[in-house]
Amino acid sequence: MDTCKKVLERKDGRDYDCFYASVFEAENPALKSLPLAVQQKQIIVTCNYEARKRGFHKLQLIREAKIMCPEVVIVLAEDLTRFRDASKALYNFLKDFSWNGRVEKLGFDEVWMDVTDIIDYNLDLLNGNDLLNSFFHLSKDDPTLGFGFDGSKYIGHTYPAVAERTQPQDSAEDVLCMRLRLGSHLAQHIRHQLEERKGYTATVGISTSKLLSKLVGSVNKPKAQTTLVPPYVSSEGLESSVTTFIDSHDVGKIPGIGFKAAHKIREHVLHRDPDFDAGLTYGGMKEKVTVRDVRLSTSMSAESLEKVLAGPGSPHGLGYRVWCLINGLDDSEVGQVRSVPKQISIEDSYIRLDTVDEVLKELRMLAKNLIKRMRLDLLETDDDGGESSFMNESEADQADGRISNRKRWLAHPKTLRLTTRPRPPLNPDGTRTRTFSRVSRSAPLPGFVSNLQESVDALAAKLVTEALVPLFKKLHPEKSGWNLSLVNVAVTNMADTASDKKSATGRDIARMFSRQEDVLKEWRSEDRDASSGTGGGPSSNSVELVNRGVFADAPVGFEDGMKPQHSMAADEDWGDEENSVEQISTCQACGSAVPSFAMPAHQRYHLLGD
DNA sequence: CCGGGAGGCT
DNA sequence: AGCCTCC
Repeated sequence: MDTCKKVLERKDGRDYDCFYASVFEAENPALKSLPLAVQQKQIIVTCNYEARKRGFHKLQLIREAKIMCPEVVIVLAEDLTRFRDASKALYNFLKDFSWNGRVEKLGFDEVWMDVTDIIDYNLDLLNGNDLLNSFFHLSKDDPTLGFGFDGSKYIGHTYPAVAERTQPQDSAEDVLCMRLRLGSHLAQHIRHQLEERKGYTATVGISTSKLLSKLVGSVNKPKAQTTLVPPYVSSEGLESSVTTFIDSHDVGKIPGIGFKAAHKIREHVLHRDPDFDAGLTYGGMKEKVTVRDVRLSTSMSAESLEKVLAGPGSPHGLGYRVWCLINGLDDSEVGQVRSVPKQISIEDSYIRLDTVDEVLKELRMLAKNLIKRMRLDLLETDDDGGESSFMNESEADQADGRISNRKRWLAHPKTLRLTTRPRPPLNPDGTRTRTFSRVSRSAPLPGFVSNLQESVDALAAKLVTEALVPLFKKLHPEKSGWNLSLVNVAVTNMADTASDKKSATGRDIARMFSRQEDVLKEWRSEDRDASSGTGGGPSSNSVELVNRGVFADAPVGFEDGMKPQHSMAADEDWGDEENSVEQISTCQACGSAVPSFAMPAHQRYHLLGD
């Protein structure tokens, strides 16, 4: 769970951390002291710190690596099963710390947690006269659950490393400081638990949004945490640390600004600004353009960015989004826990794949692994009212034939997709233009794949002949003349079965509500006055989402480990929480914003199912 | 723009 | 169906 970042970044390289290496080390601790590199095909996808000391970096060619350091241990990691399993276990571990279910994964090794509610609760209970002997409550129900901490200071690193101002400017900033301090202690606790219970170290960032928490997390890298400390707004004589921090990044390093967008922005900034243009050496090193450069470039606005980034298929409002990002603004919410993935895909890449026979063989292999994955990730075992659980790998493997009839599908994918990446033909001059463009065809997924009586092999064979081969013929009508560098088979368009809501299982929902008695009490008392009772959702006299954008809680991220979140709203938020604004709650189960008076009805809707 | 994913948008 | 983004 450790993120690592090498010192010398490839110009286009995004972070990839040593999660894969950590999984191998967890399985075999002897590897920890050795330089360990993880291989997929011809490249090192990641490596541990021992290897980094010797100059290794991620996405490095194997050849290069072996010459550099012949004694490096190289492990193959093209089958991602073990990493997926480890990722799931760690995610489930973190999830249990959450009260509101806002725990979002990005890739296998990054998680955001919105812990606004936990911070709020603890902020209330804090004794301002004895901060040094504070107690952090991890449960509303059991007041003994938690840990002691020194609430007078941050734990772990901060950005800036030394707070320039010890005295907060106003009461809002004072509260934000306290919330972030609480966040830092929660992060520390969870990191320690993670290491103690699961044997994984984590790197964490704590702030008020996904954007800032993720970025600040990478300031101190392995096995560490960093909190972005206030002021979050600038005032005379003092720039906000948000601005200072985000300004220092290369545009392309901002999450949400990818390869393409960064390129367009760079071109725009360098082109239009004569001062910059002067120093541009073409063919040399790529010009570094920082967020500050972009933010302060002439006539910078959301509208101008929208034009710069416009293109066929580009998302609407991208200019505004990017403008927000470079100003450190991100109001996106931490996603709700999801029990079922949106898609499952299996792929492999090839140096050469140009005959029908080889394709058939590969399709069978991919189809087989895909069906195994479906049984792993889409099947729930029902052990009579106990915890619901997913199958482990061996269970899914022995699914050949006699699976107990307690296994239920959580979802049925409706669509099957076959994707290939054709290798472009040689240019007249003998060179090959690199391309990464893929082509795909989809079809309804035949129902028989969810048959649990038949063996994976038999189902895979049938899937190939009845569905994948027709799709392949649509993609590549000729029997030869193509050469594929990649084949991907996916199931998508998950339709949940009656028993499941995608956000969580029915039992999980019941459990979540039962834990939230205080909150329910609040709703009930309001319910007496409101006319809701039985019927409607948020419809009738609805308070609508006024202010939502303004005071919506923004995440305090824990990069990698998790990200706690709380309100970063300028002023009106924590002042007097009771009366100042309309009460709109976020449903614990599905994440919808629901007026408080309608929450009991909404909750019933979940408990009763459809 | 390497590798095996996954998700969101148009 | 394709593109972009993230790891």
